[in-house]
Amino acid sequence: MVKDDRPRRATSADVARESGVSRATVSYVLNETPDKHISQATRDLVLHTARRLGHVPNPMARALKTGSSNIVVCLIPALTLGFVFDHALDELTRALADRGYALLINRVSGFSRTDAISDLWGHVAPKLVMTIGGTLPHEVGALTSNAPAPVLNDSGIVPHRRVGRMQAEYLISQAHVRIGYAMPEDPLLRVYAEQRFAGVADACAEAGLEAPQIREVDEQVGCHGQAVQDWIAGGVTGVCAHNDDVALLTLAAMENAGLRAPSDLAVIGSDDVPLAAAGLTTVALDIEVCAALFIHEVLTALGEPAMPRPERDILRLVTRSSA
Amino acid sequence: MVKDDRPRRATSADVARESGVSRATVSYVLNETPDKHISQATRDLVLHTARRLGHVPNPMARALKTGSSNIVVCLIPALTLGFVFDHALDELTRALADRGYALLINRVSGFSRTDAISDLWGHVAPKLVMTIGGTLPHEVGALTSNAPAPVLNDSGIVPHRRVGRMQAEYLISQAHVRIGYAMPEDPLLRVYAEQRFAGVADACAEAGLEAPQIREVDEQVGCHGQAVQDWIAGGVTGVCAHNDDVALLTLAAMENAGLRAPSDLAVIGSDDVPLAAAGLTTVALDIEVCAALFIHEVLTALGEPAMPRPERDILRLVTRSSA
DNA sequence: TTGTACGCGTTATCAG
DNA sequence: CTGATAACGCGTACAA
Repeated sequence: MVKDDRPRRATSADVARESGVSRATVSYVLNETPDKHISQATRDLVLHTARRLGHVPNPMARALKTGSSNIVVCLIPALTLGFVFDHALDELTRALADRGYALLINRVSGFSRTDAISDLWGHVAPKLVMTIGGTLPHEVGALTSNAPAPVLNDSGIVPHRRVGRMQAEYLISQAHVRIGYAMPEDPLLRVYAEQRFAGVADACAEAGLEAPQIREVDEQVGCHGQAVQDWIAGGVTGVCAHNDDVALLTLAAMENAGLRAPSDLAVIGSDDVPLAAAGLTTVALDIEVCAALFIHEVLTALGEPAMPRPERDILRLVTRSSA
Repeated sequence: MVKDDRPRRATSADVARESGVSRATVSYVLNETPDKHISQATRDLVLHTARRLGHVPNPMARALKTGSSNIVVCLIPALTLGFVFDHALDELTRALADRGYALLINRVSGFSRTDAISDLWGHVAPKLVMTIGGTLPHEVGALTSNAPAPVLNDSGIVPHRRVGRMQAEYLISQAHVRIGYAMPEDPLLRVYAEQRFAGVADACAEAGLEAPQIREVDEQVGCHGQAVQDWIAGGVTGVCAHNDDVALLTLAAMENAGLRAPSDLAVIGSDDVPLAAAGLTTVALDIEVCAALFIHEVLTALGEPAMPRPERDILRLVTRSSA
C-alpha cells in the first residue's frame, strides 16, 4: 500500500501567511500577472518564501479554476512505434515543457471493461489531445469522439503514400518489372501500411507494370520465407517492405534460404532504422524534420508561436546493398 | 489556435437540477457511496439523467477535493525502450484502467529551461510515480526527488546481472575462453549495461577466465566493425552484446567483413527481439512475465489486490545459429 | 494590495 | 431511511 509520509505540500495560503500578505498577492506575484503592480519588496519576499517552502501550485486547483490544464495528451497505439516517432515525442516533450505545457502519453490498448475506454477523461482534462501512429482502433475513436479538448491527428505529417511511391520508383529505375509488397498483418499497422502500399501501386500503374503482389507477413522469419518463395515463384524481382523491420526480416529469411539480395530478390525498406545501416536500401524518414513538423502542428493548435515548417524534404532515398 | 467550440461539459450540478435533486445526492449515486441509502427511484433517475447529459465528473474538482488523482505517471528515458517494456506498459495500462486508474507516460528528455525540469508536478498530481528504463539522468532524479507521490523504481524487475551471467555462461559452455563485451556508448543505456556487464565479468571470474574485453559501440556498423577487429586481434572468440540490437549490428559488421558467426566470432544477445529470430542466440526476456511483474509491483504499491507474482523464470536461453 | 466569490465534486452535519 | 445544506480544497481574478 502507498504509505504517503511526505509532508503536505505548501499551499499558496501557506506562502501568504508566512509572507504576511494576502493569497491574492501571492497569486499575482507567482503568475506575474500583467497590469498588477506589486512592489519589488513584497515580490521578492513572496518569491523567497515560496521557494523556501518549496511551494508548487496545486495543479488541480489551478486547472479547476482555469477550466483546463496545460496538459497535452498524446494517444498512441499499443505497439512499438520505433525511433522516428519516439524521437519526435522527445522533441515535442521538450518544446512543450519550454512553453509551460506537459506532454503525457497514453498507450491505448484494448480494455477489458468496455466502459473503461473513455474513462481517461475522468482522470485528466488536457488542453489538447493528439494522436500519433496513424491507427484508429475503435478505442481511439471512442476516446477522441468525446474528448474534453480539441483533437489533433497526425495524418499528413508523414507522406506515407509518397513513401511507397519512392520505394517502387527506385525499384523500377533498377529495371524491376514485377514488384512485391510485404504487408504487415498487424491490424494496428494497417492504416499506414495501406497508404504506403497505395503509393507502390500508383508507381507501378504509372510505369505500366502489373499490380504489386501483396504478401502478408508477421514477425516470424518462417512467414517471411514463405512470402519470399511466393514472390520468386510469381516472377517478382523487387520487394517493397512496409518498413525496415519487415525488410530486415525478409532479408533474414532470404539468407536462411540461401538467397542473396539484390540478385535473387531486391528488397527496399522504409524509415532508415539504425540496423538498416547494415546494408538495407531504404526510404529514410528524416527524424529532425518529422519532429519539427509535429512540434509545428501542436504549437499552432495551441496558439503558441511556432517556428516555420522546415523546408527540407522529410523523405530521402538511401541506397545500400539490398536493392 | 485552439478554437474550442465544444459544448461545456455537464456538471454534477446540471444533473442535479435536471433530476430535481441535490448535488450531494448525485454524488452519492454516482459514487455508490456506502452507508448512504438512496431510493432505487432517485438512483435510476440520477443515473439516467447523468447518462443523458453525458456527464463525466470533472477530474480536477474531484482530485482537488480528494487530494490526489487516480493517475499513475510513468517516467521513461528519452530512448526507444523496445518491445519488452512497450508490452509491459500496454499490459499495465490495461490493468490499471480496469481498476479505475489511468497510466500516463512522460518521456523525460533534457529541457532547455532547467527550471522546467520539475514543472511536471505543476501539471499533474499523480497517486503514484514510477520509473522504467533503469536510467537516472539528472532530470529523473530532480523529478522523483520532489514528486508529489510515492516513487516506484523498476530496479529488480529484470535481473540484468543474471542476464550477463547467462550470456557468458553459455559462451563458456561452448568452450570459449576469451570473452568480449559490446557496451553501448549511449549514457542512457549505461545503468542496465553496466549491470549486465558485471554479470558477464562474474561468470568469467568464476570460470577462471580473464576479464571480458569491453568495446564501446554506437549505432554505426563501422564502429562495430572496428570492435570486431579488436576482439579478434585480442583473441576473443565469443562476444556478449548488451542487447539484441547491438548484437545484430555486430553480426552485420561481421558479414560486411566477410566473417561468419559463430566460427569466426560467436555473438550472443539479450531480449529476443523479433529480428533475433533470424538466427541470433540470445537470453530471452519473457514479456508476459515482465509485464506481470510490473503489474504486480504497481498494484501492490497502490494497495490494490494483485495476482501473485508469476513463477516462471523471466529469463530463458534461446540458442540459434550465432553462438 | 486585499477581500471574496467562483469553479465543481465530496462529505460531514442536519432535517424530514 | 432519504435526502438537503453547506463547508471544504486551492488557486484565480474581479471589485473595492
